[in-house]
Amino acid sequence: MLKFPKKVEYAILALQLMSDTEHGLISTKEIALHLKLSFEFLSKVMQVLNKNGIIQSYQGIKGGYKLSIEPNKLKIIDVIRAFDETVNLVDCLGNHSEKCIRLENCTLRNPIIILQEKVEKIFYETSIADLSRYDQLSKIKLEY
Amino acid sequence: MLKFPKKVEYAILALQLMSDTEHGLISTKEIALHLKLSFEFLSKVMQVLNKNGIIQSYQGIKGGYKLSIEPNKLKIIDVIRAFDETVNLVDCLGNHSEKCIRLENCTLRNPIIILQEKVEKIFYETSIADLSRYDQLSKIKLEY
DNA sequence: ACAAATAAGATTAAAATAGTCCTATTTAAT
DNA sequence: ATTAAATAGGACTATTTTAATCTTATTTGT
Repeated sequence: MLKFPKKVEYAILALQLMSDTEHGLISTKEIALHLKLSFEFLSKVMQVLNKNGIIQSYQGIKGGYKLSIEPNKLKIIDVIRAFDETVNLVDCLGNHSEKCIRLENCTLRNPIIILQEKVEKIFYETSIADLSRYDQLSKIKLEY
Repeated sequence: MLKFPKKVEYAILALQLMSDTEHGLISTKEIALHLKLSFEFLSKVMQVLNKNGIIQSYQGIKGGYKLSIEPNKLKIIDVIRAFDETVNLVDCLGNHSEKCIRLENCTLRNPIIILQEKVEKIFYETSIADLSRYDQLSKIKLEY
């Protein structure tokens, strides 16, 4: 339940990798190979990230992508929004939702808005760099 | 994105209604009618809630359901768990998930666990009674 | 016996998600 | 100029998940 779409998951994985690759460009092929992801699907993901200013593309034979935002400044919520996704615990709060049949005397809508905002806050406060930090922390712990 | 399954949404709605109906039993039909939900589908939902000790069923012609937990003590996370659902932002953390191909050197898994726990905390801290309180608050605001 | 309720298995329908295929365009190197 | 390797993007297909329905059985107060 409450699963990220794969496109968001792949995007985060790719961005993590790119944030480690400081020097120069990295191609979709390289990323797909390294992360064992479908090249085709990842291509689409990269295009969306590019269109939304999260990464920058360079075409042609020596082309590839690089981050256009510092990993510390790049928040999970930005990635989510790049895909036009939003946290919508219930339908009536969705992006293109038609009117709910019990809208007028709905006891759920307003409370859910409050919950949603709390969830969004988590994604607003967490950056790609934070994720890598969390990862390193958990791995240090395992060594002891 | 991150939508509650309908069964969880319907469950919360029904539980809110039941928490207002202090006196005695309420039947699935009554709830479905009042909330404009499919009777069939809601029936299933009620059965699950009953099986998991959240409501208590009384069979027979004067039968129905009543809450078996005080609305203040009944948390959103309990409802979620009644349906065997869990917050799983990515597949590899799912209930019955097979092993991920990049498990060993995955940079995402551990960080996501931390995020998930933060999300779960919200559902752990919010009760059915809280929801009604949020609702009333938002409606008072509108009047001014 | 009857009516109105819950219980539950099986099936179907619909929607969302994930993945693939194909073609076009760009650009560095030769 | 040609080629090779990269991104760009439209169209389509497959898969999975979610939602809903259908059917039958059981319970119980009148």
